[in-house]
Amino acid sequence: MERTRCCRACRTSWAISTGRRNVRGWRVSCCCNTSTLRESKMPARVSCGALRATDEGTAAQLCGWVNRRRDHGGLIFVDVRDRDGITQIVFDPSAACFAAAEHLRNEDVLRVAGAVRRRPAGTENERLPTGEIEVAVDELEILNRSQVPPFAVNSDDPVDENLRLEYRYLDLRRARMQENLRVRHRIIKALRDFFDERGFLEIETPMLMKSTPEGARDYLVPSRIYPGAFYALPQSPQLLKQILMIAGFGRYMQIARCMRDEDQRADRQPEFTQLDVELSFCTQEEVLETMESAMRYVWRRALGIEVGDFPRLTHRESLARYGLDKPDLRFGLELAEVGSIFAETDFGVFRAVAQGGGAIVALRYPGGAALSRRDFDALTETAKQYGGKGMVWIALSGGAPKSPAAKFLTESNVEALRTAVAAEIGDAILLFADERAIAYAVAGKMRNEVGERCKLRATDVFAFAWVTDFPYLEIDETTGVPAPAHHPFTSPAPGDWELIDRAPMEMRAQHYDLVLNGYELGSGSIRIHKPDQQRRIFEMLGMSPAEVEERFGFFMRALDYGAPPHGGMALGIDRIAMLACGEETIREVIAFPKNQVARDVMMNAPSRIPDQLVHEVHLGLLPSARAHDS
RNA sequence: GGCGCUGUAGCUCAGUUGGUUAGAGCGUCGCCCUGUCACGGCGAAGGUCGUGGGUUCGAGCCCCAUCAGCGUCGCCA
Repeated sequence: MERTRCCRACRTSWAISTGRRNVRGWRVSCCCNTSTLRESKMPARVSCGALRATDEGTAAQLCGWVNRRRDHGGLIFVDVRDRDGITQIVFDPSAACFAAAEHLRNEDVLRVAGAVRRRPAGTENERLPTGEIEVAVDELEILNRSQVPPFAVNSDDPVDENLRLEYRYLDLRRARMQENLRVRHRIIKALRDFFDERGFLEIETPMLMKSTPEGARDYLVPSRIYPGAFYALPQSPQLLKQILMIAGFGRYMQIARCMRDEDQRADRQPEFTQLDVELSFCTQEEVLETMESAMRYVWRRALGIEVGDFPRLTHRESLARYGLDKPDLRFGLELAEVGSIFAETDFGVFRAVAQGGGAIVALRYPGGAALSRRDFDALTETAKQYGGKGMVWIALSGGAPKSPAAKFLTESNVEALRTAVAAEIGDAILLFADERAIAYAVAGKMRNEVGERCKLRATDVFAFAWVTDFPYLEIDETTGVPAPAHHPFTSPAPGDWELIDRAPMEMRAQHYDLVLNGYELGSGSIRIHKPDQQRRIFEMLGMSPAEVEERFGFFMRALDYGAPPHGGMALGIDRIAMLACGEETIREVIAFPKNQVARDVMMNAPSRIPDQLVHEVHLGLLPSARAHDS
């Protein structure tokens, strides 16, 4: 019982205060000298979600916020809210505190005591768990007044997000955020329980790390005692968890905070939370089984949902069927390559693409024949935004198909297309012609768009999937140089080492992604544990031995001292919680997120600091930074 | 950084082809009300229409610039 562990007036911990205690060992007062809560007189405090008809006739004390007041002049109802629910309290004109109750306003904080009684027949509120009863107040203490809040706390009506973030303490009082953070708590609790049961150790890794610039941009921390030198905040504990395996811990997990100084997206934050897992002496299969079991456990324990199969797709297969490496498997609508149908047509654009090594990818739009020309134009714009050159549509209504390309399409062309994507009368077929990779990527994103429009993406359906057999290297789009598709500690697939000289682009990685509803929850890999192989990979990536030593010397030495085979995975907790809560952004499942432009609008961070503090860490601001002053 | 959209009352929004005093719902304030639960009734306050410039007899509306926000792409090994 919380009551037995802290001073009820000031909430200090029982262990550190020296207050007087009554015969039952409860604190009556402590060093705060507050005596508003008179232990002897007051009935037991109950939560605002606790009382039921069976409590009729008992005396109760409630503490909470004014959710809403209904003043009938001669009778005042107040809904008192705390974290557990809402209870209606009633002020009768005969009560001594009636006058005070007339001045209660939303978000005032109060403590009341009174008798629990059944509501008169016919006035019960079925929408409230406590709706059968009410508390007839005979003692009211206003613990604090509230200003009029800038938005309604007692509803989840939409409010400008920056306003919500500025007054986050009010926003967090709202039902939606209370529930979301509870779900998040249960998810994290379930994860810790699961991995604990399986013998994993949660080990913390440092926040002040070494910068190893190559992926995302680091957040840097200057040092007062080392002029010109910087720590970096972790982008992930990748190397440290590998070193923990080398250190012999065998099974590690951590709920780890990670920081990346990159531009924001709906499902991204400058700092985010990761479930980090690593195992020694494991196969890829063991990692997949472990993580899959963890997800099943979390969904069962935190959400009460039994999730279905985790289909496995190779990277190649995922691209071919869904256009993306993170397919949304809540719906079908698989893509089809239809280039051969257009190889001999008079439609010049398509024929050129088909004969020039590009791809023409078809997507079914269920019911799409009902769309207007204008709708298709809008869809085409969307496709362009996704990087496509354009989109050709064919509407399969009853008679002749409608399409901007109708005059180039023979009946057998249309029939072949229809069969390829299993379209029916009433559907539309969308076609994307481009360089192979682009055509599939655009079609894949449009597939999600169509799924959204056709309401095939229910937020209470959870379709997990594994994507495996990623290519080891990919061509960097900006430089044109092969680069690791993931991180350079990933092990190539068994047997693919021999390709490293002959055909490096053919190498596959022992890398796997866990996907849920079209979101990448996270990725993992079997790592390289042989130092010579690790050096070989760095060499292939064009890093000189000196460069390897400077960046990863500590890690290479660790590999030299008997590194066990190991592998693992990291999952985005924020995304998991977001999807579990049916939210659109991870900001809805983070108590104090940064906004879209990485600012904390409640604290107003980041902020300028006095020059003296800048100088203390041996830094000065460039003129361009000073120009930002306003 | 590119593109698109949006800035009107505390909140969420409407505002016609450029035309008199800029509106609604919720909230706030006051009065009334003994069974409400989005209580109800009557009344009131509250707006540099993001900012600056321009066109016009006249601008919330049109034009230019700028700031802010949102979305999206780039980026995120």
